[in-house]
Amino acid sequence: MAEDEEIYDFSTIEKKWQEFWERENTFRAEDQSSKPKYYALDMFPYPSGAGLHIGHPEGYVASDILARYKKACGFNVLHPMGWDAFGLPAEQYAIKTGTHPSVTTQANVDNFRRQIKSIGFAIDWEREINTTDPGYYQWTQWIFLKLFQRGLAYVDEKPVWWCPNLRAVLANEEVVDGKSEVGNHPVERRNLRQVVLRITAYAEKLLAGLDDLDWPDSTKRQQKAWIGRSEGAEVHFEIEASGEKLTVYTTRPDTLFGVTYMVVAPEHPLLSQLVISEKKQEVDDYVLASAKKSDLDRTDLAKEKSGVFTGSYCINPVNGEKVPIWVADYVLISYGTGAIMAVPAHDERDHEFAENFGIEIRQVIAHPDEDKEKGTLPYSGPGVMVNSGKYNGLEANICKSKIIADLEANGVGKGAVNYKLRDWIFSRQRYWGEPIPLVWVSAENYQKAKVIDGSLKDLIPENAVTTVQNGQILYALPIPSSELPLKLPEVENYQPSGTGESPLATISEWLEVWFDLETGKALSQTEPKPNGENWVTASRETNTMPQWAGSCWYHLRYIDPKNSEHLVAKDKEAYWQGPDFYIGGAEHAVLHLLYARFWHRFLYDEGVLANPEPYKKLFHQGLILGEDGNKMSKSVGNVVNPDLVIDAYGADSLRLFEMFLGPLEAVKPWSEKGIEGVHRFLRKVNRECRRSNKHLNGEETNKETLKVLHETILKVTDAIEDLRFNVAISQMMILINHLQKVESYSIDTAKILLQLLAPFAPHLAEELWQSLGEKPSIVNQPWPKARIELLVAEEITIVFQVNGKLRGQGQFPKEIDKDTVISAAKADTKVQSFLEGKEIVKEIYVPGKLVNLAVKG
RNA sequence: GCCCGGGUGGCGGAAUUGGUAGACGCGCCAGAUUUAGGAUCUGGUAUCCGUGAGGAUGUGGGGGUUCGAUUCCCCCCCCGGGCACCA
Repeated sequence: MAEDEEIYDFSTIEKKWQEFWERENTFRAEDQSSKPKYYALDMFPYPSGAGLHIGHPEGYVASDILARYKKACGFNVLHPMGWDAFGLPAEQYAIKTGTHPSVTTQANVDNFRRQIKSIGFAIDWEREINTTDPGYYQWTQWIFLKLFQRGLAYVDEKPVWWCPNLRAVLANEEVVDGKSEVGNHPVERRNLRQVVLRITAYAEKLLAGLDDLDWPDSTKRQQKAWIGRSEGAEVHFEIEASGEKLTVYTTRPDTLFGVTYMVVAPEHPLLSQLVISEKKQEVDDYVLASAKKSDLDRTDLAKEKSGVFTGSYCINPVNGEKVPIWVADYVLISYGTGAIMAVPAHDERDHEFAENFGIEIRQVIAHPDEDKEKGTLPYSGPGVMVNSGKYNGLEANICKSKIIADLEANGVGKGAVNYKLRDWIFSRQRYWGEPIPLVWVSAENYQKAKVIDGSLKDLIPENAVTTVQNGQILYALPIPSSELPLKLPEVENYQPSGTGESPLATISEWLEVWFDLETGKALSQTEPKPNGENWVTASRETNTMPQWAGSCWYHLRYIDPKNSEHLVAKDKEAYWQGPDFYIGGAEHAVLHLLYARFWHRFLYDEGVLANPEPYKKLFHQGLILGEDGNKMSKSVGNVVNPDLVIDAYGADSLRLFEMFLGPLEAVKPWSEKGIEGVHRFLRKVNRECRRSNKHLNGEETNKETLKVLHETILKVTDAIEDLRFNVAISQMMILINHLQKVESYSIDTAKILLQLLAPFAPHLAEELWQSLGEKPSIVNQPWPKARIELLVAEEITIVFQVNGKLRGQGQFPKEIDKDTVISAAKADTKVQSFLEGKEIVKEIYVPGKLVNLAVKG
């Protein structure tokens, strides 16, 4: 036997077929096709300097298997790849070395592309996108302009992390335990001017849209919790001294009679007028102290509740009682109205506070269990109302709506809905991000812009977006889409400006412009002012967009990546719609997936898109841990480099093993020995397919082989559909083990095995397919169909149980009747030994499976 | 604290409209082949008792439903994830 033929030379094979696919454009997705479409999408990577991590391919392989399988099933498949390439690391590297982030990014992208290509994915590389490409981010900016036009973007002072030592704004993830990640310096909260997107306007739609999505339940639940819808009422309490209204939000209007004090947040606008002069010093000290507290301190539940009485009272609208008003930092200014009515008997937090300060605790909901009534406060469950005037005796839950109606009738409140969701801080004080296409002008010029006919006029939102700078109110004007992309200027220094502004603020020739109120054209003020009265002075917005921006809509750009006229052409969008499958890490359960839904829904509402939801079916692959069971990390030294794995075992082995590790969604450790196992399997396939002396022409004749083969077709097909790739692989192993044992088998059998294997180990499958005399590419062959009728054996095994325990078994023809089987079971010598001296009380027969004799005595 | 997900051999994991627990792979043991190693092949491998045939136990722990439970119900323990004063 020619030993050489059996060698599995994966390096040569993989190179050969990767070149073939590229040359033949095997995986080009057709925009005009009569075939049904299938769009498999991976969360695109941030191309880091560290290169591809072993965790990246896990999801990519999964989507690739689906893509190749669907292609075999006759679909026109789109499986694209691109780069989420704006972001901090490239900028930090630039600060350190002076290398322009675009240079770093390009090098990283090249490396990522090389690595991803080496794994042999069925990717249409003609559709590659890059969020830092002006041809791409021009559309990111275009979407922003739409949001701005519709009043969904505004500017506000918002607290951010500020590091005085670094003189820089830090992102949440750059702050570890109240210190800067770089240099370990103390950080503080500081208010900075931010561009904010009004995602809260979409809270209801984002919540309702979840119902129709085929997403992991846990992810839907997380989004639901994040949006945090609650129903209740706003109630107005009249302030005794001034007659003004203090409005609170409550989900428990049924406990209004149990209110014994009120609390306003330290930042509440009415606080200063509530404080009586004797209390002023104490309250001022308290407000100052809580302002200094970090978020962490303020949300520490273990902390004792603190607060100060303001000296003022208000009137409970349901019973006219005088209620003291306190200030306490356990009430948040950012939720509801920033003020609460406190019901210590039925709210844990209020109860704790009331006990601290000796405030009355008045029960108004009876505990349903009479005996437990004492000592079980606070009680927040359902019950009958007590101490509540005319509502006494009513079921509290049912009474809520009645009370709300009464409040409304009396003009002292109304039903209200609240969300935990906050507006989205959309600006970063950074260089390496999409410039925000706005300029700032004076009030006078703004008024002019609103009346001048031109491309600008219609893009201006109904309500002006303003900011205060050096005591002057400035107005935001959009840079119209005709002037996009607004490119990042070159900068000499990537250091933050030191004032908390972006490095862009330091480039005055970019910052200060002549701006044409008619056309939206801008020209640096280093140039002479153009003629025409519509040219005014303006300064550019210096903030850039967050990394989320580019990833909010990239799934659309793959459909039409080179379109310079539109974000995506209507006909292409109509054909491709959106991804049929989207895979990525669960860490994006909320932010990316919520932001992307927001933008997509907005574009749908604007008539740009035909569908409201971007990702119909979503899946999260699980984490791959190091061999030691810990998270892979450089410092632990347990990182597996995919390049080295491919060198040693080949891309096919890597692909196969990532899928064989365990369930796709599970967290599972890597294993060097394990990859040897699947590599061995591929070698077996290679060897069997090259043993021509075992191959027979014509159809498979061995019944046993035929049965295993069709069982394998069935199981592999079902397993792929269910994303249970580990099961599919083990079934193929069963088949090859069988083929190895039989003397000979039909060459067709080998070919079918290769077709089943092709989505998992495409290079080897192509090579062997060709060596068996077929024409490439195997990906264009129709998927094999299982013949179910072959799976039913003529003889079936039926097991005998006594009291549910296995005691024997027998072979029967498949059309056997119950009585025959039961008598056979009773006649079995082993079964008999367990029946001896006992009485059979029940005989159970599960057709074709088992007999169970229940005995007594 | 609250809300999820999970706990099956030495290891990764199969098996659920309730019906032979441990497929497949790894590791390990024995054997074949080989000058040797590697590679490959064959057989074995949950635990305990037993020379053996065989028996008992066994899917985190306890209880329940059932002829029969990894699967359904109740309580508890452990691990992982998310949220965290949201009124």
